[in-house]
Amino acid sequence: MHSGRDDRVRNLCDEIENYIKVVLASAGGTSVEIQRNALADRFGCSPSQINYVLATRFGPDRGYVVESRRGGRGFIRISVVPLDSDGAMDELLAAMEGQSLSQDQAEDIIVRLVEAGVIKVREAAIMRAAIDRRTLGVPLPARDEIRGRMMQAMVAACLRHAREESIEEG
Amino acid sequence: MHSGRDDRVRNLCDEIENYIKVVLASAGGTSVEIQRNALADRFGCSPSQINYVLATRFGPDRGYVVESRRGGRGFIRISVVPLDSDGAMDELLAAMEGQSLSQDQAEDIIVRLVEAGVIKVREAAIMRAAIDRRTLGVPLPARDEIRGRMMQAMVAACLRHAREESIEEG
DNA sequence: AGTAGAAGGTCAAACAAGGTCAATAATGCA
DNA sequence: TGCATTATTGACCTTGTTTGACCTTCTACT
Repeated sequence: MHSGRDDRVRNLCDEIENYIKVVLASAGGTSVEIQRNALADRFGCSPSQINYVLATRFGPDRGYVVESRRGGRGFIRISVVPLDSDGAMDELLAAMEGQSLSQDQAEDIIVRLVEAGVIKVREAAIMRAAIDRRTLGVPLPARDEIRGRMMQAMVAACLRHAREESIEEG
Repeated sequence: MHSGRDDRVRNLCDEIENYIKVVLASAGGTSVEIQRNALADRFGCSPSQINYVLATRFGPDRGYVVESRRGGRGFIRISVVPLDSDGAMDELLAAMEGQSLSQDQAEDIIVRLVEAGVIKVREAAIMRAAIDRRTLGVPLPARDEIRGRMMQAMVAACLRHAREESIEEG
């Protein structure tokens, strides 16, 4: 359910998200600064709409960090956090520790893992199949708890396996 | 005003199913997006009727994937997936249908899949992590039931994906 | 230093979808 | 005809989006 490369924009939210990502990409890909009011103006919406987009599309779970400064010459800086170092993965694992996960949250993680090249598309498909609510078929909140443990276990297995492979190769 | 045609439909359900398939076909055949309320409106039925049609006529078993998004400008996307027809695997899938699986039984299946070259070692590791009794953390017999559905879903995902890859490569 | 104005932040309400479930109706079949 | 399956509906639920009123923090200027 994540934005495929669909050039047709569905709503304001997506439009703004898209715009920010384009700006981000054309600015070298690691970080941009925007003005909240200017952006709101450009899209003819209320400024708080920008906050909504940032909160729902550029959260840490999606691999972004958002910083800001108020007052004159204020700004909002959006940076991308690469997930390719071992450190970041360990962090992710630690963050998942004991956490319940909704299907959407798990999907976010899977997408990030694929984008970071940590897992392959087919592996992602396996994970998705495994954590799907219909597959689990257990009522909430137990379902999200199980899913949390599954994601943790599967990602850990991936890491272990990646390391074993590199040892074998090394 | 009644169509003198042969393709007279029995009921609403079939009518809607038909309509969606026509739209699908005229949209290039792989994917369409509909609005639940708009469709319900067009057929003068309750919105949940649309869900019923989707559930009974456009399930994965019939080769469709249905995704959706709520909220403003929400939508329902219906996509066609080419269904694979690999004899042995289909047999395995059919055999797993609705079956509870102990961890040992699942392990046997995973080993066979690796030996048969259907899945890679790393993929096997992911599956093992997912279906481990400690990961699931649910008492029997629910645990084995969940595991059964997981194996079924994961293997099916593998098959679907194998097929997609070969199309891309071909 | 004090302060005005320029940012950005928060939150809850209104609104806009789609989802679920169980009761009921209709249909098909032995 | 009576039972089992399949359709249909409506009441209620969950999720996602958009806006506006009000709050906080910062810079620049006097």
